[in-house]
Amino acid sequence: MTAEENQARFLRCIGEPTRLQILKLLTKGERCVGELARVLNKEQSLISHHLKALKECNIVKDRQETQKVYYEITNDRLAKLIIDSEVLMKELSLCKCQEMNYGREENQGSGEEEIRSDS
Amino acid sequence: MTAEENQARFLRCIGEPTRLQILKLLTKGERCVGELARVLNKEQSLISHHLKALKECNIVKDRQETQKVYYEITNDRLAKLIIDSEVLMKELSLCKCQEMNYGREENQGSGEEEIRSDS
DNA sequence: TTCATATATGAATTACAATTCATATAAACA
DNA sequence: TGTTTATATGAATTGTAATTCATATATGAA
Repeated sequence: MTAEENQARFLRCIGEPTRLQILKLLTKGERCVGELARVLNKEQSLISHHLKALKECNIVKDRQETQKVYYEITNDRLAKLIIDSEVLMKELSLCKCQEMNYGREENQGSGEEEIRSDS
Repeated sequence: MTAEENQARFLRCIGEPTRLQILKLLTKGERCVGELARVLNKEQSLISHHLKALKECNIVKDRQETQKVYYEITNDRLAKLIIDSEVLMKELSLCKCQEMNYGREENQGSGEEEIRSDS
């Protein structure tokens, strides 16, 4: 396994839309699986699969409390990297952003439903 | 196209081993296609495909000189992000790096052949 | 102990990306 | 003009990752 393969694996692990959504929620604090599934309006099994991928890369860690399992980002510098890459991407108009309607997002927005009943 | 989809596209564009190798070479300065292919010991068409992907994301730009086409990274902050993510990954032991033999790389190393005859 | 809730997981499917191969284009040069 | 060199590109193949579905496991509660 070369250094580039490792780094690529890491970047691809972060570079998936659903995982990015999860990570952005986790930057605000820990969340349990069901909560993530509801907020993002995705199947629970899908969220679990993605969390497993993130955990295997040591990007998140988990903590069990009764039946629920809470996940959080392992390190604040990781959260910062995610934010930094977003800022950079927007400022430099990377990735065909020209062709996309930034600014007037029609509220298909991030697809989040903002429920926070689990706690 | 949501913000996360865009950001994911950008991160995945960077997060491919061959493209990372290309980008790391380009952090040292511009290079033409054939040079990249020889140094990385990969097919020219493969390098062209990857450069096209990077260009479509505005990560690199090109400049033609006679027959040759030289590529470089569009912005230094991008180069910095690539380096930062590598450092972070190594320091936090992300992505199963535990299981990998860091430190004694057996010189399969980066697979680079260090030829620089094109110029 | 039976039931409900929360999460994880393996298999199957589907979607997408990397690679190769053949070939097209275009510039430089004999 | 014909040839060589440099690059790009489309189609086909292969490999890999995302998603769904069914189900297993485990905790807590009735």
